[in-house]
Amino acid sequence: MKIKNSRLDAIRLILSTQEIGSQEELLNELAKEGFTLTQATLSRDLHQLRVVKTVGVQGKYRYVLTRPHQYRHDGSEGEMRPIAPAVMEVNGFLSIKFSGNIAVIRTKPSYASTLAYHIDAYNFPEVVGTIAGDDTVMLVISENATRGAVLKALRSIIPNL
Amino acid sequence: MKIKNSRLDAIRLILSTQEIGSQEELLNELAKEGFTLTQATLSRDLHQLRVVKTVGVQGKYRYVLTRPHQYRHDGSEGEMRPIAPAVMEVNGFLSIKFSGNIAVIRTKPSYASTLAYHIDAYNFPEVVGTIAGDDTVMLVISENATRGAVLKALRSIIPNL
DNA sequence: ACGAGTATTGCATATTTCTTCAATTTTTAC
DNA sequence: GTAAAAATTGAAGAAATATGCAATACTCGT
Repeated sequence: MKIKNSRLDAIRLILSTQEIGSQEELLNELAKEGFTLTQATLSRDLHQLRVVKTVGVQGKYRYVLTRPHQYRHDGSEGEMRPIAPAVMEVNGFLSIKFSGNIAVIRTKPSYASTLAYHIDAYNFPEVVGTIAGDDTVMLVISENATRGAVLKALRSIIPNL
Repeated sequence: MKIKNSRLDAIRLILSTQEIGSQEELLNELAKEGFTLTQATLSRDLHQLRVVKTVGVQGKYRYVLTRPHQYRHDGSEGEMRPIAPAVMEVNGFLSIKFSGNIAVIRTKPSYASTLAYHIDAYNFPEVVGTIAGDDTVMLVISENATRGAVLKALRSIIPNL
């Protein structure tokens, strides 16, 4: 199903870049992109993508992507990369600081999970894992990686870094 | 409000130990604990706790806590912790990796907060604290603890480790 | 190309969740 | 202690989301 897959991609993209608070709202955005579907189908799409409705800082609801299933993560055996994410720039980035083997990335409110999603999806060997709050991503650096290497990796998805 | 706070604690505990798929189900569990409230109030409680409804591995819906509780965790005195949950095995564990003084634990989707909750509840001296995302727990190791000690401690609640 | 099996979808509706409003209850400031 | 302000709650209904079913579209093997 070509249409469905590109629609799911469109959903991911929209949720990564906009604050969507209801399925109807998302439906409108999808319509702008040329996708015609009903709320029923969208509900099923979101279920399949494991999208969740969270509560933002000001109490607003927002749909956000959860993470892709992580098959592996440290270059050891049995490679099996998750879906190659579309090359895209992640916005919402504010700053990055290091402490020990941890990088703390600040984002605009509610953008953290989106950024973490993209970092995870790329499966950088420099990154052991990430955790996202609302506006902060904590990233654990691999023991054999330098901060410079981490920055270099992140630059491929964060434009203004 | 004493009642409300203990009710929120009860909600946290229930969501950390059971797979709850709807507010009505949670309402029943709360009733067993002696809390009488309506679904309307529960909806507001969940909003306040920023609980989210996720999609579990088999496609089941499940309410999960978004952030681990900020009960304190450094062994010092005088702070109330949640009731230590009955000794139980936590499932959903996938892998654990270390980097510096951090352990990154991967879980099945949506199991991270549950696992973090239990780790917190046990108050292991080897663990300074945890934060949890959807499928990842980051655990900060005490300065005087070894990785082996952490593993040993975790083995008491994670069966297949 | 054909048919069986599978997947996708819309419609209509069921189910679930959220919110408004008014009525308490609790807290705060004197 | 008392009055005003704030918080909590339930009832009811609005809003949002999920799903059974039937129709249609696609896939795969032959």
